[in-house]
Amino acid sequence: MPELPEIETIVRELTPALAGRLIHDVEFLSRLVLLDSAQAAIDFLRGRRMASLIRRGKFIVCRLDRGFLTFHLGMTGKLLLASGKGPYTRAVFALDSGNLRFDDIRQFGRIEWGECVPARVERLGADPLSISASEFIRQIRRHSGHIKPLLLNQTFLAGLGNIYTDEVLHKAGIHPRTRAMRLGRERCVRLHRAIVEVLSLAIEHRGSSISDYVDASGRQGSFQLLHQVYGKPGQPCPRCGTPIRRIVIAQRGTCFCPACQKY
DNA sequence: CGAGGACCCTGCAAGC
DNA sequence: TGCTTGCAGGGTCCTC
Repeated sequence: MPELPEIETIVRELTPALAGRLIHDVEFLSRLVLLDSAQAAIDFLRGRRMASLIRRGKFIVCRLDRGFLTFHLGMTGKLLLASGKGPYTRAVFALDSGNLRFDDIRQFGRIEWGECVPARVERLGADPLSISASEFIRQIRRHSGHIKPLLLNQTFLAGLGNIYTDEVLHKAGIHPRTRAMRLGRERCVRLHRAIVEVLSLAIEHRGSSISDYVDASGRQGSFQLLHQVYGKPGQPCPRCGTPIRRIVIAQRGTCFCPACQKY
């Protein structure tokens, strides 16, 4: 499931390969990958040049010579610098040099295009690696709900998904069902630091390859080897040895240590 | 307006 | 062995 570190890895790798490339042609192999008609997308994209690539939360935004092309990988999406087609290829971009392929098994991924950046990208909250500790604390205290769903809320903070939220809360020693408002200043600071540390380390390891994540060259990340709680129910907590528990919060499987993560 | 639940999608694992 | 069921979870949308 690509989250911020995986998307960052992909963007860093795609940038030198795609900057300046001309889109000769586009083919869409699934209607689900687009929000509207394929023909309109093809007419818009054909002949445009890719200028630059940035990550916004879990979105990949490509600035064109005019307009924008935006990718969201959903759960199983992949952007590959590869030619040919696989059984789950949903779109192929033929460039003046090479191909860009969008593969997606479960089809939660989307490709958007237009003169402007999509509205749902504009609505995203702050980037977890850029927000200051003081601003983070100010924002946290405005919410009465549980901390885990808040961290997953992309209009609050853009980029954390289920894996990194569990890892971050474990590192900060915070129970996922703690009420955001009830976190004291010191624990908010610890949470902010845990977010920066976990995400930075994950980026260094080129992301986590859970299920089938690979980068734009088809290579796996290695951060899954450093996971402390995610996907490890029943195993001993690396910090205190207590068995990791799994509960469901906001429809998401949640792994945490019942001993060292406190309310 | 914020919080929480249903839903979309498909491969895979578990259970009968 | 072979079928059915449920789970995984990104995001959106709806209701309370």
